[in-house]
Amino acid sequence: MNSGPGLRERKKQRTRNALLRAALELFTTKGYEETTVDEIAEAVDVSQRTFFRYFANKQEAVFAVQEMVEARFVEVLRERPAHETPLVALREAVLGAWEAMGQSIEEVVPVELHMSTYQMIESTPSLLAVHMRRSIETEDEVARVIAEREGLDMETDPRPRVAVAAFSGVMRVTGRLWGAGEDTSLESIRELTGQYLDHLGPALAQDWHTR
Amino acid sequence: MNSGPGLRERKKQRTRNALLRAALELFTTKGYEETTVDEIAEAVDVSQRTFFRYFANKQEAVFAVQEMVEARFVEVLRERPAHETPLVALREAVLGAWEAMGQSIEEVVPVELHMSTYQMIESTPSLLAVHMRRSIETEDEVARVIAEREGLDMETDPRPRVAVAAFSGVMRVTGRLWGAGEDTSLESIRELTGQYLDHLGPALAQDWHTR
DNA sequence: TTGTCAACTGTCAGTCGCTGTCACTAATCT
DNA sequence: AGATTAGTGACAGCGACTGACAGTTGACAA
Repeated sequence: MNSGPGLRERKKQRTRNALLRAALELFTTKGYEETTVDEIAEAVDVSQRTFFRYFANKQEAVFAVQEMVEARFVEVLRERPAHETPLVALREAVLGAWEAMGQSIEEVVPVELHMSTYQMIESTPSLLAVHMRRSIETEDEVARVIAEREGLDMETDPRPRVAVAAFSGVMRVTGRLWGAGEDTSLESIRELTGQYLDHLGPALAQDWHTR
Repeated sequence: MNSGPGLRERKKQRTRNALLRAALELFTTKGYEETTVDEIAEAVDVSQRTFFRYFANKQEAVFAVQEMVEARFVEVLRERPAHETPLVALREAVLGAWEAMGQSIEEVVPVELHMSTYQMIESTPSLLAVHMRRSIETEDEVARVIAEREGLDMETDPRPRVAVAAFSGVMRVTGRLWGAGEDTSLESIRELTGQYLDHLGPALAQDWHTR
């Protein structure tokens, strides 16, 4: 008889969002390593223990939003028309995911804050490390989607993995260069991505089924 | 009048090697997270503080040998004949570096232990993360070497970075698959690498200067 | 040989990330 | 309303890591 989630659920969501936002705010202003979990908890006025009930560790807070974006990317990729070559589909999916991000993320955290977070990740060694690991975990899933699209068996045919690995490599380079640059706009990273992928395209875009 | 390094230097080297070996031995047998720095120090009979004077952190001990291999890889790459295409040079350099490894590593740590370490890295999330980060740091240096070989300016021409990124992506996939497999031999990883790179080869091997 | 200096080390105290436990409160179910 | 269960705070404890200080020991000159 109740519309939507109950009071308890809403309260939980509010606490989580408050923690997330406070964490990102602190991380991006005074630095990740320099921010203690105690400070985050204090900013939201909960105990340190509560923070760890919402996030398994300090890092998890950093990547909570990225998580959403990645999930969205895979989702968009699955929806790409079957006639597109793997690389084209991948390319359009990334650009599409960033497009959609603007709308869906804002509810949790300002996009501006998310972009700052991304740059912080790129410039914080320990976070960059986790970012990389997360990437390869996604990579496997993406390779599976590609293999499916092309009707190939991923276990016997290395091409899906190889192509996705190459694609991901390029994605990381662009992310890194963007993070090191000045222009923090969403537009600039989309442009850079497109440009870099275009260089890989001619090399990998030929149809796998004609040879 | 004295041949070689002094007593102090030798003693230092011995302590470091002992720590390194004890650490890897413990890591690979009882697991990385399950091994405390205290245990490592105790195994070598020094204080915990001394361990941290040789290694900035627990992870650094894990990657000490990898560091040598990577340095060797870059070295071999620089020596590859100029007429080879970038991808061929990269390919031969990896295989060559592993070849040379057998000889140069044994002085510090048994090769067998090093291979186990590699597999442990692949199966330990926090270590895999660091491994990834280290990879991209090497990537930049490798891209520089490639750009130099081809007489290109890395700042204006994205191709060196893109090619190296794609190459590195494939390298990581092979390393991951090898780590997950059964065959722990040096030979098996070399074979897997060659095989996987062959799939990227046809796509990226064309000479950059003819078009 | 001896004394001085600098490098290397051990000890101790302390911070921070993270986990387990337990008791208490408040939302949900019956 | 009473029982159940989720969410929380307080506290204790572990392990990685750091800073400060003092003791020891090679290196090197007098």
